[in-house]
Amino acid sequence: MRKSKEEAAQTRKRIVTAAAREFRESGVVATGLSDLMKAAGLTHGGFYKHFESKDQLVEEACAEAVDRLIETMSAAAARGGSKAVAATYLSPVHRDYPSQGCVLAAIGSELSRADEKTRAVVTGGFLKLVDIMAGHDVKIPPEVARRRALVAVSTMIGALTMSRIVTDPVLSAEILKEAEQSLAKG
Amino acid sequence: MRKSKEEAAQTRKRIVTAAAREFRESGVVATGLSDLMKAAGLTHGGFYKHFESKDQLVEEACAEAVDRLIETMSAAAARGGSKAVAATYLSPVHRDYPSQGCVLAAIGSELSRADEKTRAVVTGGFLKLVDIMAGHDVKIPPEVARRRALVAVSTMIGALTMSRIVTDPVLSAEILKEAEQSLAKG
DNA sequence: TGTACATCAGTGAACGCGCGTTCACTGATGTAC
DNA sequence: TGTACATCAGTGAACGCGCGTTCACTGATGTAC
Repeated sequence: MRKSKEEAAQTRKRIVTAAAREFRESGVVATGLSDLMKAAGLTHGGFYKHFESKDQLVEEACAEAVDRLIETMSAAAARGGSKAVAATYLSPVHRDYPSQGCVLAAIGSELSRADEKTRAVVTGGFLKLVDIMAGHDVKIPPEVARRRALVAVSTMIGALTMSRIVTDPVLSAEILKEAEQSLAKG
Repeated sequence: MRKSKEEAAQTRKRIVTAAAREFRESGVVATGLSDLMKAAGLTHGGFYKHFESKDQLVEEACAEAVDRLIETMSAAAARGGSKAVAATYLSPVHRDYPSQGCVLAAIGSELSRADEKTRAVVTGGFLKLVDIMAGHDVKIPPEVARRRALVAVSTMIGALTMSRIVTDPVLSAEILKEAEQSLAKG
C-alpha cells in the first residue's frame, strides 16, 4: 500500500486544502479529523503519517488559506487598487462562501485561542493585507497610508463577520455596502 | 433536595451567567456543559431541569452578554458620547478580558454558525450598539449618523478581534489605537 | 393550622457517540548489493 | 539489470476520554384538604 513520494506529497496537500476549506466552513473545533480525511478521500488512520497533531494541520491550513487570500487580494489591487480590494472583500459572494474566503473573518474568534505558531501565521497574512490596502500612492506618506490601511482592514474583517451573523438580509447587505463606501471615500 | 422557586430562579441565572463568561472565554463548541455546571457550583445532571438544550443556553447566555454590553456602552455614551464608547470598546482592558466583554468579538465566527434565534438576539445587540454610536447630534441627519455608526461598529469589532489574534503586542496596541483615533476624527 | 401527598431541583450513574490519537498490519516503493 | 530487503503511505480496529443527553432516585418545597 505504500505510495510514491510524489503521490504522498499530493495527498498531504489534499489534506491541507480540505482542512483549509472545512475549518473555514464549520470552524476548527467543530471539524473532526475523520470527516476531514474523508473529505480528502482517505481514512482517518493515515493522518499521523503526515502531521504531528491536529494543531499542526490547523497551522498549515491557515497558512494556505492566507496565501490564497493574499493572491486574490493582490490580483484585485492590480486591477483597481485598494477600492477593488475592498469591493472584492466586501462582496455578497465573499460573505456567502466563507469556506473559500478570508480565514480571519471565517474563524477569527477561534484564532484568538489558537496556539502561538498559528497566530503568527495569520498575523503575517494580516500585515500583508494591510500592505495591499495601503497601496503606493506617492501623494500619501507611507506611514499615513499604513495607519489608514490598518483601520480599513479592521473594518473589512468586522463588516464581513457581522454580515454573516445578522439575521436580516437587508441589514447584512447594508453593512457590506456602507463599509465599502466608507473605504472608497477616504 | 427540591429547592424553593426563588433559589431555583437564582440557580438558573447563575448557570446563564457562568455560560456567558465561559463561552466568551473559551468558545461555545469548546465549552462542555459539565465544566459549565461545575463553574455554576452544580453537577451536570441538573442542567435539563432548567434548559431544553445547549443551544437554548447559548441563546440566553448571548442575550445576557448583549445586555451587559449595552449597559456598559450606554454608560460610556452618557459620559462622553460616541468617542467614549469607542475608547471603552477599544481599550487594552477590553482586549485582555474577553470573558467580560463584547460577545460579537469574543465568539463572532462561531455566531455566524449559531441557530437563527441566537443570531437574532445578537443582531438586536448589534443594532443597539449602532444606535448608541450614532448618538443624537442635531447637526447630523439621523440617516447619515446611522450609516457612519454601522461602519464604526464594524471597525470596532474587527479591530478588537484582530488585536486579540495578533502575536506582536506593539501591533495589537497599534490596531486599537488607530481604530480609536480614526473613529474620533470622523 | 396541621396533615398527607404531589411536585420537582438537584444528584450521580449511565446512554450512545465521536473525538484525537495509537497501533498492528499490508503491500507497493525505494534502496543496496 | 536483477534480486533481497527495508521503508513507509495508507487501512481499519482499538485506545481512553469527554461530549450532550437521559434517567432513577432523593428529599425539601409547595399544595390541597
